[in-house]
Amino acid sequence: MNDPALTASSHRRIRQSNEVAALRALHQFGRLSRAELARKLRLNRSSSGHIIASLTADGLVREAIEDSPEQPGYARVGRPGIMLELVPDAIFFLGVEIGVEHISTVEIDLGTNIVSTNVEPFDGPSISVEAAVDRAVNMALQSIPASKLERCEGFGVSTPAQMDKHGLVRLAPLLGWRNVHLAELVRNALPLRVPVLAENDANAFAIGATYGRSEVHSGVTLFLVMESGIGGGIIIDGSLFRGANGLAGEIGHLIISDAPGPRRNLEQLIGLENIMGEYRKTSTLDHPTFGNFLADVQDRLPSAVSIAEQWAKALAMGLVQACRIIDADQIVLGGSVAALYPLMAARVAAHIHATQESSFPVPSITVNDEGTVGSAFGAACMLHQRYLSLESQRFAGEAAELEEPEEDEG
Amino acid sequence: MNDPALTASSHRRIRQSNEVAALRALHQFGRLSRAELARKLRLNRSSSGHIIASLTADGLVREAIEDSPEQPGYARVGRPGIMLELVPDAIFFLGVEIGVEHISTVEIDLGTNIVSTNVEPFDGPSISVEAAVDRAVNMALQSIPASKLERCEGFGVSTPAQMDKHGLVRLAPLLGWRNVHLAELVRNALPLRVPVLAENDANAFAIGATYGRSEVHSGVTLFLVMESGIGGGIIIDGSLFRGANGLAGEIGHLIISDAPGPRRNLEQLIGLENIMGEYRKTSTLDHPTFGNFLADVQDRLPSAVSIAEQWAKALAMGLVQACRIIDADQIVLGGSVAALYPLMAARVAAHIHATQESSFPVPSITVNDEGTVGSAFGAACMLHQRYLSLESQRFAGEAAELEEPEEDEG
DNA sequence: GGTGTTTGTAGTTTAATGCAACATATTAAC
DNA sequence: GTTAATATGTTGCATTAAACTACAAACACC
Repeated sequence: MNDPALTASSHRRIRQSNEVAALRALHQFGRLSRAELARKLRLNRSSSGHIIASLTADGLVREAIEDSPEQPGYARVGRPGIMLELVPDAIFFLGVEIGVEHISTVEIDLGTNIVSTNVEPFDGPSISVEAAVDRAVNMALQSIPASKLERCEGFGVSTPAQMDKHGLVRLAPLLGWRNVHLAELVRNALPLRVPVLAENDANAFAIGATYGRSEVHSGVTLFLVMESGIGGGIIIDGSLFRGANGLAGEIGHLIISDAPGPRRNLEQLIGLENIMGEYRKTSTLDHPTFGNFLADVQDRLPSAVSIAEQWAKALAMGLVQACRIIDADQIVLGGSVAALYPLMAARVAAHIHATQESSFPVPSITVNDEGTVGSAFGAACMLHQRYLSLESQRFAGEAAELEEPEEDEG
Repeated sequence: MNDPALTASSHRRIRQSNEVAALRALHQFGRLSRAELARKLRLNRSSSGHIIASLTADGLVREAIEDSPEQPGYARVGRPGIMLELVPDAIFFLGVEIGVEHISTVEIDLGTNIVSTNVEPFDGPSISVEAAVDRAVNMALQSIPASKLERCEGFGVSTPAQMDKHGLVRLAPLLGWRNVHLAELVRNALPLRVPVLAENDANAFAIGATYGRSEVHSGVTLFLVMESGIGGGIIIDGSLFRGANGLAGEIGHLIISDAPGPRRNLEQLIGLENIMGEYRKTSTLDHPTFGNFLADVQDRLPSAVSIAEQWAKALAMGLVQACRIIDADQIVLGGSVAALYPLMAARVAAHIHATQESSFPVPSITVNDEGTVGSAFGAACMLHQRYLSLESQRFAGEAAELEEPEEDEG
């Protein structure tokens, strides 16, 4: 009932908030001295020292061994600071992606470095939620020695589903799930008591691709994951915009009716299925792959180029429509189909210019080539992000006493 | 260069933040006792007392005279609290809308009550920016006695233009402006040194329509202002989402190509011009008005109903497309054309259901009927909002010493 | 080697919240 | 009508964490 924005700060909260800010700064900038940290946080040098002392005592921060390659450029005058860094293996986070055809798991450390990954084929539609969760949890934990387990500080799940922010899945058409509390199931399946979050796979992908970059892009980034389906995620000023039902950015269902034929949505126009369907009609190969198609486009084979041209046009149309609503200044393409974009960038740009009114700014478009674990990595990052925030369970002692009953007055 | 999110809290900041939180709580809930406030802010009763004491000393808060109509419902036991309230006329804010055909001004007080308004016809396209600003400033100030002037704490401007968050106008096609620093011009034209903000008119309208409601809607609201042009604003969890260039929600430029004929955008399909253009073709009147059209629709005159039907279809299409991207759960229609919606609500709903896949949630649609000063009111609210925040100039003593030069390390 | 500059630390001060106790105002109960 | 119960507002004191001041240490430059 209380607005979180209204909550006041007590003394402990200040310290917590400052410790969190220090951890975030160290994560973002890599290495900082106490004095540099103090400047970034607008704190007094001595306060910075105190905060670092308590973080060091907790084992989260340490003084870096002096192997830093003597940062080039201008020489600094005065006593050099002692560089501080996060202790990467102080804690770790796990992320899993329960996909339609595979399950991926990722372990990341406090520095959001990928420690290990694991991908296994999986037949999503034929397996129950409970079994899928069991499988995913086991995969994620199998390589972790028991002694290390207690240093786990969070478990994230991503899956192609509409879900609310509490991890309650409304619908997962590709997996046949409906109204299952995924986060709850994972919590129960885990042999540990750690924070658990669940998120749509495209949203998780978007988080993973933007999280931990030293420059937080302050603007609007539209993230597109193009495989058979077209997923999308929106990042505003560095943090995920879920929308009212976690469906924000689901651009695949935009209706693009400029195309000839019956009304089709963007997914049906630029997804892998459509490309390969068209390509099979013209290819001379028995079992043409997307790689063959790319090669043909590169070789300027007219039939392939024509398919690619239709793709570029539909993509441009979709992006323009999306930008009219969210006014993105940055678009990042991911997924296997994104490999087509570099070949067609000029055509896409031409279609964008032709489609939208000239007074509108044109967003930058880039291709992101994470591996197949991007979504699982993003799920793990969500928990890293949470750990480096005031909702962190480091401060559970305070947070636990929330939710006391309270009467409202008319 | 510093992330604001990273900035640490010092002692003064705590008090500031708590005073701000107290003011916001009083604004949101109207009247609270010290003890109620303490609960809302999760503070100790005594701390709440201290904060109120200092706000009272500043003249911003007072104990309410006991004319409260004895709140009904359950009787409370124990000593009743002394109700506190904002002092409405402690300070005031001004908002102006520089429109294409009129200039509106609004004065609001600390309780966001409208104290006075003023609307004058205006021929935007034929007047220079400087002259328009002068005119607007003079209109806003004319009714304010000099003695009261120093209690002004902010001046907001709204205008149909693309502008960044600093009030730099990129383009205002309807007014013929390009690359003018509107906020700067207003600052210079004002005889006072007060915070000045400029915002797109649709965005300002959206702020005005949602600000100060006691229940902050935590979700996504899409706001449509339908006149000749179609403006739009998006409110996320109670605060405006501008997009990268302040163009978020400019849904009027969505391309709706399902409609017969050449490719047209939403504005051309559901704007006043199109409706009246079509209506004139069929109406028997010499100078038919929009009111005539509404009456004809209400009377089920086939020619008018057919126009309205096309309108409903295009509107539904636009809303569905927008919701695929921002996942709004609430849509608010404003502007004169919104009066058509109640007559066509069922048709719009039918088209929405026909257009979008059944698995997607359907947003609620409501009509907002603010007067013509909605946008100017919103501009004033922006400054009220700013005053009740940590960026407030009440704390300028601290904020002034920001922006010291700082070197980055590679 | 001296000077100047920046860093890290220790001791002291300041400010704001938390806590506990108490007077006060009202309802409920006898 | 008196007493008990309950919640409010206030007061003095304790606690906490950051700011401030001063100083020794480490390095660059002359």
